[in-house]
Amino acid sequence: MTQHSIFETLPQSLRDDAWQQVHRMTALPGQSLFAPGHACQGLPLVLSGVVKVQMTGLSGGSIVLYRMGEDDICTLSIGCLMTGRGYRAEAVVEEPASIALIPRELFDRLMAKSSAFRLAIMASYGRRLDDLMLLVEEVAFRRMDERLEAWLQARAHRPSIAITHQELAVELGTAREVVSRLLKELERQEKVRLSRGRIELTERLRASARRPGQPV
Amino acid sequence: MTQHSIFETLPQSLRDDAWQQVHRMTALPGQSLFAPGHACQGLPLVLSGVVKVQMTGLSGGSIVLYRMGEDDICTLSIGCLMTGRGYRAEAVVEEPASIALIPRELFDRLMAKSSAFRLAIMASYGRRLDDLMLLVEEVAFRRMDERLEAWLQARAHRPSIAITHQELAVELGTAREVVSRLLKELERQEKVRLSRGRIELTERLRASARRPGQPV
DNA sequence: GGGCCTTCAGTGATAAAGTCACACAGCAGC
DNA sequence: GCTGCTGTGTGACTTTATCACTGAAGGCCC
Repeated sequence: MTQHSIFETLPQSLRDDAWQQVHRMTALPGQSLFAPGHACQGLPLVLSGVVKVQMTGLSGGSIVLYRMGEDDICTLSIGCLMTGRGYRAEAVVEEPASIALIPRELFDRLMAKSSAFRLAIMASYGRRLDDLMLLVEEVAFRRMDERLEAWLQARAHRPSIAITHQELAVELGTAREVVSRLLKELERQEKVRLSRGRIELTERLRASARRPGQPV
Repeated sequence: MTQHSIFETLPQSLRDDAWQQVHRMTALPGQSLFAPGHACQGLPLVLSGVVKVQMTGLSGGSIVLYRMGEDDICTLSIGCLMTGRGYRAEAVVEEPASIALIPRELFDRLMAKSSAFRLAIMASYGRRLDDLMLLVEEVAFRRMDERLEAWLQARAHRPSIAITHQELAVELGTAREVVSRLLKELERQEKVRLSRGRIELTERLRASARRPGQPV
């Protein structure tokens, strides 16, 4: 098993030390890393795979906030660890992930001793902030049909996607019925084909991604 | 002039050193600390006052993302400084502010040498993340009339607020007409009194804050 | 004061999106 | 086959966004 890039930036002594103290684990799709209310154990650092973070509002609606990938540290956990408050959001593994749990003392030590580690942490924070800002803008100002189509196009390299309308509604932060209607419209435009729990993406969808702003 | 709390946590030697290298400035309401596209000079640390951060989307709409107060470091600037990319958002002073501009080298040094400083930075990041997550939830799921009323109630300790409907629309990330209509409705309910550029808050508005969910 | 101009606010019409209620389809288990 | 659960489709209605205007308030100049 190879050591990971963020650890590779550490000087030898620190690296071996760190590598001994982290608790490594693997997680499969669907597994939850933490859920609202949980207390934080250690700082999860994603070594590989994809983990999505979503929250459920007071109102009952849920929305996916961002995804963590390679070299992302769970910035939410840092907050939880420091304030002692529980999580607001939930983290669910999406693609089989390998994760290092960093104990608090080790995190402190790495922050103090390695500027590269600090940089990586700040970079991860920066990405989260960017993600959330873009999300706010998208939710506040962009039309749902555009957002849905963009979401599908971002996954258009695959022939089809296994997802229910309800799950897709959580991705976009809207209601299931809205997704159903918009998908139906996309099907009329022959951009997708629908079946239970699955969406097939057609060439026409991929085409309209390449020339945005073009009428269909 | 008193030194500020975040600096007071530093050991004497670091503190004097740091205090010499920061560039201190004061800014008045309306003044812009940075705007989209600007390159970042140093890291603004708010010593006192209030600075609001808002962004304008591709779509043309604007929305207030969060506010910085005492001891908040501009987390956006950290990102800009590291990536070299320009700002996405704009920072506007709201209440007369005193600000320390921390040069990059000093920031690095403080992060390396003071765990208290690190903690303060992480705390600031944590607040931003929390703010943005709550905002996403609010924008995605809460009704505009509730949000408007909540915004007004958060300022209900004052007898009136000097703000135009357009500015209030940016606060909430909606259109001016929507704000006008909702305010008119609140006026019918005698929760506010409207005049050009000013909103008077009545006792009834304050009252409905104390017993939420109560019919009016 | 009276006119002129700029900025703010109000409003109707229409389209998009969210909400509620319910029918029905696909599939697994028996 | 029947039963039950989950996922999907749809109508009716409310709320919000968008577009296109009109009119009102206040500052400024003469």
